Amino acid sequence: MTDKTGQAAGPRAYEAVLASIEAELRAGTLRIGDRLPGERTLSETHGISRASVRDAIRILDVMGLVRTAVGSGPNSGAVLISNPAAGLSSTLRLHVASRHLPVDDIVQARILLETWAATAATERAIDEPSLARARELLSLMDDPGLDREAFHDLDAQFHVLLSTLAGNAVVSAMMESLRLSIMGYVRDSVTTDEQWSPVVQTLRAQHHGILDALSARDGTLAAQLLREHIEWFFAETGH
Amino acid sequence: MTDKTGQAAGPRAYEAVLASIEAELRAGTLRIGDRLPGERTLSETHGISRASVRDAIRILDVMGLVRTAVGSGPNSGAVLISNPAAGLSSTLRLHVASRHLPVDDIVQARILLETWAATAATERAIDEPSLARARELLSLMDDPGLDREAFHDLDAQFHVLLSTLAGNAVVSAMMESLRLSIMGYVRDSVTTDEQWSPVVQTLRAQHHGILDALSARDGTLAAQLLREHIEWFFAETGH
DNA sequence: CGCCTAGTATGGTCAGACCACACTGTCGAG
DNA sequence: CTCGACAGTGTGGTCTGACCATACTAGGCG
Repeated sequence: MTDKTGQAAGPRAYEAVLASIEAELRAGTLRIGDRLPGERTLSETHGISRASVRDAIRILDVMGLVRTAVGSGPNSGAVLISNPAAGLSSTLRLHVASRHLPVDDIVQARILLETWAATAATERAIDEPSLARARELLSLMDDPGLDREAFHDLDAQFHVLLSTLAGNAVVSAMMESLRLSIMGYVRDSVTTDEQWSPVVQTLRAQHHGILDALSARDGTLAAQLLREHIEWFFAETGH
Repeated sequence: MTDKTGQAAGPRAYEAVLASIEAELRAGTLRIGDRLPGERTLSETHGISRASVRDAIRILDVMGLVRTAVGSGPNSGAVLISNPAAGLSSTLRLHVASRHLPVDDIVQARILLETWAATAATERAIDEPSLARARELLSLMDDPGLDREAFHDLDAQFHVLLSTLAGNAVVSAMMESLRLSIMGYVRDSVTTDEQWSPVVQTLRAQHHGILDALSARDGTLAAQLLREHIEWFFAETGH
């Protein structure tokens, strides 16, 4: 009727599998950690080819909902996991590449989410173990002998940990996915250790300041430092 | 040689296509609106089977980056589009179904994004055509004869439009995806028109209040009304 | 000139095969 | 009896080749 452009989008075979799995997830008969039936089994129960089943599994894979492994035994096959950030970030990254999601908007959104998380975290009960873990991460990052790869990894853990303190899984996932989606751009812009070395010094100091503010339950200050931290970093490496 | 958990994750064949397309997107040799080469062509140029190429195209499809159509001619094949919200929302929806992203967190995140957008919008130049369009949408929603489906559609357009006023594509996309990801839950909780009718009355009034505040450039008031609007709606239908 | 039909290129689906891998149970050596 | 080697089995990953429905294209026919 309305589709002059042929936007019909007929029912795809793999959608049956996706819908079935989503329904089982909602019903609770399928839970994180469970193994999905084998591809050959699913193809038979749904009356579609194995290729179509594989489409569905593959989609769940990139969404960060399953992890697949070959072989036999309990760890093989498609296992339900929960990694929303991975799925969201890959989608975001491609859209950023298409120039329809500006990097500046990503950074701005990330600032929004992280500063909110910092403020919200101070309005909740302090999670001491998490704070201790954060301090431990900063200590590890203070090691001068750390290579860039390891620093990035610890830095990611630090920021994710802070977001987690706010207790909102969606905000954490989105914040992490925003971070991952533009990580490639950061890598490309800073290529030499000579450029990198002074940056690390500043990052360390900023991290400590943010954590101190959070420990003192000063959400406003933590948010402000966080904003300056992120803005400074992208001003430094961004262009 | 390999680790015991088997988390090896060997290089997948389809990733070559994905990487190639992402690179072309970044380089600018591939743009929104362009057609991708045919699957048979891609399978030959990358030296992989058509099945693996299809995996990559399928992934781009669910990400909201391409639209595929059968047939021949300019409108057929895989065409690059930009629909980040579609890709993000499908991922979010599945993760919500898995119980690892609470609906409450989704709502909270949406409030955060929308209230920020409202505030940010008043700090920018007013986009009169958009405001006019928003008023038009509200007028259409005032029609008592409107069915629920149409109301939902207009409501979605209204909220997306407001987010757009802030000028941040990422925030808009995320806000819309959050909205889409939990639309199914709203539908399930409100089944009869008897329940729905009074709700619509309140929604209309709230919408007008929000738009009035925005028109008056009162970002704080708009944000507050928006928060109450969303919170009220999910308190009403949520449980 | 205009309508209709055969042709062609496209994605959608299927069937069947082979591979590498990882666990599992068995069997044999000690 | 213990324990290591090994064949067996089930898993996803990939490929090949085929057929279908569709939608545009070009040519033939009236």
